[in-house]
Amino acid sequence: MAATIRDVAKAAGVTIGTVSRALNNYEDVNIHTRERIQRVARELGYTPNQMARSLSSKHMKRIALILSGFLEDTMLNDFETMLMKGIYQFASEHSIDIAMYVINSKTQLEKSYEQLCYEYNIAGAILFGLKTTDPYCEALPVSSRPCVTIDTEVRGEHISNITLDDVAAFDELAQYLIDRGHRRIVLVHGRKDAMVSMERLAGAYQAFERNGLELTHDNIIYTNFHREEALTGVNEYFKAHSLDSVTAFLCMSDMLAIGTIEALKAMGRRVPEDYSVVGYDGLEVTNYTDPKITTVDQNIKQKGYEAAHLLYDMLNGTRNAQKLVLPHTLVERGSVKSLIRE
Amino acid sequence: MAATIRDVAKAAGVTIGTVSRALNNYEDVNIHTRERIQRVARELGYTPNQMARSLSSKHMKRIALILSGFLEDTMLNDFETMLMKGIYQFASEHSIDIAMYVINSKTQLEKSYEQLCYEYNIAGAILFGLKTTDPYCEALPVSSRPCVTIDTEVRGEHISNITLDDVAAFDELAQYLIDRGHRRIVLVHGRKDAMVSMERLAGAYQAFERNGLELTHDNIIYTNFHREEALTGVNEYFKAHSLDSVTAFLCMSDMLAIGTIEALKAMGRRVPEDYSVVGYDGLEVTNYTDPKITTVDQNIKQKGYEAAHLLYDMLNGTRNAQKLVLPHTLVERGSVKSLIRE
DNA sequence: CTGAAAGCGCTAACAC
DNA sequence: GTGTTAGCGCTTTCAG
Repeated sequence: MAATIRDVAKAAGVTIGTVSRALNNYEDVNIHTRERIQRVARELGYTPNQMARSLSSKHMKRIALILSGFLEDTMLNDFETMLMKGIYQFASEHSIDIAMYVINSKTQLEKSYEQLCYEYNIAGAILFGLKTTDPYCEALPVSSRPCVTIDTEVRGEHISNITLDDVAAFDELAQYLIDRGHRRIVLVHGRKDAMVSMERLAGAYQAFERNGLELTHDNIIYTNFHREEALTGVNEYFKAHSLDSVTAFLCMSDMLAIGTIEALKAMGRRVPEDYSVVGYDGLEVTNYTDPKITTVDQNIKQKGYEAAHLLYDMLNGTRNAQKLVLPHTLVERGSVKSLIRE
Repeated sequence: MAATIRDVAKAAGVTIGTVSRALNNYEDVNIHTRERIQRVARELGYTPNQMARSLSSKHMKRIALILSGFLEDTMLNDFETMLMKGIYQFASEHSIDIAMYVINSKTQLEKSYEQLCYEYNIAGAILFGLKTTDPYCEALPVSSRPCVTIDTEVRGEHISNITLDDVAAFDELAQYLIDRGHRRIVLVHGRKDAMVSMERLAGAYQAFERNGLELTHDNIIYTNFHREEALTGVNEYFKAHSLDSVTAFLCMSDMLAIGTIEALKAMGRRVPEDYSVVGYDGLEVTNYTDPKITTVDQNIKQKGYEAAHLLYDMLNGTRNAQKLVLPHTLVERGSVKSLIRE
């Protein structure tokens, strides 16, 4: 049986109160006593029981990572993992631990946000995967606990949002194609009701308009972000359009780019020689495809890191709730051909 | 503030002891009292505080997923995610929650396994990513807490291991190539001190020997499982060997297969027309490469699911510690060409 | 069947 | 500075 605070107290010849204060670096402990206690604690291999700690203390509560839809979507494995790596990177650097909870739209109905937090003594949470229609989106602003949402915009006094400037990033991506002489561009669209889709669409519109190009239903392939849909979508598209009606595919995600390339190859066309394709997300997998895909890197790991950082600061009162827009990076790889003579 | 057991007790006109018993489905509670308590609890939106619970109870302790090296390796994102999905799938189906802890070889030195478990009231753990040289490998057999290790063999009374029959699987993979007429095969080897490498090597030996083929340093490319090493390794290989000294590359992992294919393509060779390549792991990414890679699917998600299942049963006393060998699946895709005339 | 009461291991007031 | 003590919210004897 591991040592308790009582064991340490006995061995150090003090009471548990003193041990607690010494180990928590309270000022009002004699320097010698403190050192003795710390030595004894080390010798006994004592580490405070975190359950007891967060039970008794008011402000030693925990940080949670709440993942919604983790079990549902089978596509973006990279995404959550990179996010976690960023978060746990921060946690590891600051010796804090982060409790992870997997929920979905259904369980949100069964257990309220407040209940969840209460149940696990959660002081603040990082939330990812929240749909704008999810119950927790309404619960967050009402709660007094600070939180950080990633890629979901929720407003509230104690709520921070970490996002990308999706509009600007997608605009940039479209402009990248246009700059390389592409004027017949097909947009491979993601889930219509997703906010990210809306924003990326807006970015595309912006870029198209600025360059005198048109974006109509005729040059949009609609999907729900699934690779297979891009695949069939491209095939459908070419049933209705000639081969030279398009020179580039502007995809709202990397998986869609992968599906698009797959379809083009299956048709016997080459990328980027015959058609250019760009993705969006910066998934690691875009490095392993052929060709490697030009994409917008969302710096997902950094997103996680910053989310943890921000929440940490909010809980410590050193930073206010804020909307943090992280930089994106256009990563040039091999999936785009310039149509402009050098 | 959320409701406590006291609120429920007051509202139901009983004492907290009775509430506790009722809500935990003890037999010795009057059916009417029980129902009243349950109704009141529901009305109040009461959920027991898990911290308090695991503090006070002797057997309501928690299940942990302990991931070692999560922050270190940047390559196998898929792996941990699929594993987690399997584990959380089981957890979700059985309404248990699983605490995740990220450690590494260094932190194992700082905090013993027992300490970790004590600190977080962990009754049993699933451990993944453990190196055979890691401190926790020695701590596990000494501990009285049941645990399940994944892909690391540790013996002990309360220890279950979940593995693949790596030897047989790799043998099968090698035989697959041989069956298709390949006799000049280069093995792309993983980290020498990893147990999985040893086993896969043994599998390759078996198959080679059975078929009168030789496996020597001359036809092995050594790596540490990094994609780039396969890439340079293949280039090195062809500096010392002729182009037709080999027809197939037998890789110990999918990432190595990806690196191998990349190198071959860079040389202007085609896969599978000029060279066949097989991988191992069954990562999702092998579906998105060109060609799609023939590989051995480890059914990682299932591994996670079974690990959680097994630990759950061990904790409930319904299953003993055991060595569970999960089935693997050879997934035929497009990276192998048969040299045998139909 | 239910109530009363003793803890689980810790923090935080409040004495001294 | 340090000891004492009252909880945190719950489970679990032990009476009755």
